[in-house]
Amino acid sequence: MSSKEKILTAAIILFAQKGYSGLSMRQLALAVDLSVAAIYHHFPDKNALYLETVRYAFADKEQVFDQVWQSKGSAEEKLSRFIHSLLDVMINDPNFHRLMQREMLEANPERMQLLGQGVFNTQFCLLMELVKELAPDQDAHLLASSVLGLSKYFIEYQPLLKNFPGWKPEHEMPAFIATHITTLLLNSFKAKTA
Amino acid sequence: MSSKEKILTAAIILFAQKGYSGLSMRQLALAVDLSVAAIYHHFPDKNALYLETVRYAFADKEQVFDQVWQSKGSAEEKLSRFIHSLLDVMINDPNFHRLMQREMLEANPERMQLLGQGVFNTQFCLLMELVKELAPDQDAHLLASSVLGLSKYFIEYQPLLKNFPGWKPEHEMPAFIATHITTLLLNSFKAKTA
DNA sequence: GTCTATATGGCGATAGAC
DNA sequence: GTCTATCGCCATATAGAC
Repeated sequence: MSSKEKILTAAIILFAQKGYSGLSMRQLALAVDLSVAAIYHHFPDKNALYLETVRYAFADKEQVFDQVWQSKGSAEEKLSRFIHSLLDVMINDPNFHRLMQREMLEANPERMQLLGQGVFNTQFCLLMELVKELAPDQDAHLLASSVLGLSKYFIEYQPLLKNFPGWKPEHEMPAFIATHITTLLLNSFKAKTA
Repeated sequence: MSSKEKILTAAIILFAQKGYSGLSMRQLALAVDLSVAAIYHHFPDKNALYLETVRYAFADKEQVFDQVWQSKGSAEEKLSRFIHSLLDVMINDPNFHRLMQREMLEANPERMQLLGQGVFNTQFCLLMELVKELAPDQDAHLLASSVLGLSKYFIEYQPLLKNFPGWKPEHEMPAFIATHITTLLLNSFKAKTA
């Protein structure tokens, strides 16, 4: 692993934890056991380093869901598997998820375009195809967004939801959440087409 | 308006925009036309100022939805009105919304407890009561969370969702989103009880 | 309560040796 | 490609006058 890769790998974690202004070049240098000057050899400035870090973090997420789309089964089963995979990624790669949250907070238009038209485009389209199969007469964009929204929310708001009355331990189990979301959506589709 | 209130009011906006480490005491002082030392007269340190800012921002949100709960109408109508109000608050008070996002990113357990058991408790309970009416045999906590999750996501991810194929201008109209969410949920309830 | 002045240290970034 | 040393600036926070 090259120094540059080592820097980027550490930067994903640290930017995710502390944010752009919360992480200093000195702290990053310490974490990768290099001098600050060495980092500046690989990246022109802090902002360029951040951008490359985000790109690096999002690069390998394209093909995570390939097994879902290639799998055999009904559309209902595929939706269930997609939601499961989505929750899995968010739980098992919290740094990626936090970087994503920070990107949405900043909502820089150029970077949104990069993410929307580049990184996540294929996945969103495949998801739209899937919901079109399940609910042909509804707005696919809205429904695909709803799938993502429900999944993201249950992960992101777990720390808060825990503190509301009615919370149960199973509410933080991915499989349980996935089942709830899938059932909610499939029931909705059923009613609409009936 | 006292100096302290002026500081807190400005701090809500600036912390929401720039985050904790992104806002310096100098910048805040400049914004309220006071010296840095004057701010330190009112708050022991930056962290205490931040905490008080969050509390101040969340203080008056308790009774925003009172008109919804006091209104006459069926449970279906109330759900629709609640979702409308929720979207309205998030769109019309973006600073509050961004502060909330930042709080969820940090997810400090103590502050989550404060928010969950204090500020938002009543609203969440009332929402649970409402969904219990609509779907008595389902998990009210999960359903209430789903209402909040769908609403939050469509606001928060608008900058990204715009860049996916299939997006239409009406997808960022609160009334349109509210209708979609309400229909989705009510359809789901219908299917389940059928 | 607010000011000016200042202490102390961390920040991003660079120079120049190896 | 990495280092040590350093520049100039801005950060949080305080002292003490008014």
